[in-house]
Amino acid sequence: MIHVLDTRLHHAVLDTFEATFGKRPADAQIQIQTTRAEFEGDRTVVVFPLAGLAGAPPHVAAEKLGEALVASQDWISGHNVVKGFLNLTLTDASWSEALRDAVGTPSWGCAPASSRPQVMVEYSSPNTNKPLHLGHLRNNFLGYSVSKVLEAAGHDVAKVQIINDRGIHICKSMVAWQKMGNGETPSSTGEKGDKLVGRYYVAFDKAFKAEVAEGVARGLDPKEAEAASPIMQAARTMLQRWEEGDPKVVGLWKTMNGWVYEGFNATYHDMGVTFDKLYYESDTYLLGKKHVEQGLEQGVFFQKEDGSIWVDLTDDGLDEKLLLRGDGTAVYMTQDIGTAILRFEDHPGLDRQVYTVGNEQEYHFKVLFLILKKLGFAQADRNHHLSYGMVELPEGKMKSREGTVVDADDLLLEMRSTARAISDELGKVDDFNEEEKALLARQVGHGALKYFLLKVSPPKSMMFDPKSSIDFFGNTAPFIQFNVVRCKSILRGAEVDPGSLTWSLDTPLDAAERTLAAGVLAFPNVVQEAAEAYDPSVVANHCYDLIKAFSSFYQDHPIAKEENSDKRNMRLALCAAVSTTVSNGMGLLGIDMPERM
RNA sequence: GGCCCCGUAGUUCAAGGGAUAGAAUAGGCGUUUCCUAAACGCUUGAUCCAGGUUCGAGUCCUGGCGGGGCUGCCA
Repeated sequence: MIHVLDTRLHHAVLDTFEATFGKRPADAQIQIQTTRAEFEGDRTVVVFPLAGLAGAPPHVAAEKLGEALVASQDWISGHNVVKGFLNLTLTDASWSEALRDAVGTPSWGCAPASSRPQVMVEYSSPNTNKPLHLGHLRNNFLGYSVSKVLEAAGHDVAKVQIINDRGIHICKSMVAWQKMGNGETPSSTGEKGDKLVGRYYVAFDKAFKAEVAEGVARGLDPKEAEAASPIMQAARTMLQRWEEGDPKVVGLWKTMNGWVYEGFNATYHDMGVTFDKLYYESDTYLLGKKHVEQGLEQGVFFQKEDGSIWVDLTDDGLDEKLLLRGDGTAVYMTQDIGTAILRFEDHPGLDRQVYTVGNEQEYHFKVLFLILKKLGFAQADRNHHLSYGMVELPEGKMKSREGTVVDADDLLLEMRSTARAISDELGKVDDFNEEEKALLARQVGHGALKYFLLKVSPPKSMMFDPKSSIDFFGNTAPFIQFNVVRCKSILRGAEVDPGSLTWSLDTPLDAAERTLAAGVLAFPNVVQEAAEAYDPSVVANHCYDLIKAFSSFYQDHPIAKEENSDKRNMRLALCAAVSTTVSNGMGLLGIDMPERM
């Protein structure tokens, strides 16, 4: 854990080392860390890497360096050496000063807006045939949170989504609806549009499988049977008609897409995620086609006898990849090429793009980025695939056929209902009106879910156990929210304005107080680190550690009983700083903090 | 087969190449009883295996083993 005082310490070590040993270490050789609780001191300099340069054994060099630091820096009050570790104690005043600065900064941890280049973050981008499920929740929360983290790190962020509104998959549900729909609409059935269309996609799949099975029974091999399936042929024909602009097909397409996105938007609203701009695949696939055709002319790609266009990536250790079908229609990759290029054209100042997409598509993005490079696209290496692992259930992977898919709407509802039930049972907010109670249930229930999905580092696949994830104790958002509420309540009770608290800078801070201060002071670095790694879990775990430290601190440091006003004010400032830091951190995860609960 | 990701307490997750691998939860023992979405103290318990690099490896390298993913004219 690095914090703001470390920058100062870093330079002091560099200069003092040079003055003492006559050589200047490289920045990377200076390692500073939090002193372990069992040793005396606040910050520890790891001297092993410096021993060679000092020409002395680590413990000797550490001792000399420690003496020199204490002598030359009035804010370092003491030192001790254990093996090659130099433990330093900082003065009370240095802690108090840093704490005072933190308390006076409501946006603590957030860098000035737009102090760094613009970044585009894509997330969500679901398949329109399937209602959103648990996996999409991880995607949306992750993408949204990474956007917030990048913003806090000073970047100008554009949150975008690609709407997959064309392609064979759309035609499948359209065909099924035409054949079996009897004119059903979301308003006639009362069903959410995405759920209705999803149902017809399933119906298509069922009919298709039945036709294939029938074909196989007639003696065809499976591939032939698939190609011969009438319903699949109908879907292909429809895709061609769509690309030709057939008004009837386009009309149906607009209607059904409208249903889906009405449904999705309701879920996005419920999740609390937003987008700054939407890109439509139907707008970008033609641009993609153009670039593929240009690539073919330039000899970057090649064409097979059936007219299909491919890229050969065998020299890069990958395969041949299809870019355009034999019948001239576009595939997923075609539109992704167009979309990537369009986005950089749209945003002249754009430094890079981040794609939040599951790790099952790592190959796809590797190929995409390589193709962009081969096309000579200037920003080809300014793309990042933010890959994340699957969410698994105790029974294994979610499988729609086995009915083990956890629906996003259902889960969100269940989370708020559970939070509401607990809240009602406790009766602590009986004075809330219905609207306030519903808001609290949402903040707590949805917060629990967001935190659960974001506290795990993205590359890892994670286990979602519906029973234990509803748990509101331990490393959970409700625990954090609750303790921040306590902080706020303490400050309310003390009737002070945190920003105007003053105390003598020499007021001593004990070990527990220094730990809390260090957690607060480290927060800006934590945000930077999270931004560089595209990893909100860094923020989540830091917030938990800090609030937990506060929780046990308050257990035996009840502020109200403190008589000395310097000490009391310092502790109130600490309380305010913790509250602000953790609230800001949770905000970066898209989690709201209630005032009371 | 090839390529990618992951292997840490019973379980779910931590640990910028640094000291005795941390939490939570479950279990065990004890205290307390609504101050706060009950509390506190103590306790049991883990780096998949084998080499290598390093003053120092859960972390980096090589090889195994195990789990997952990708390798579609699906997205």
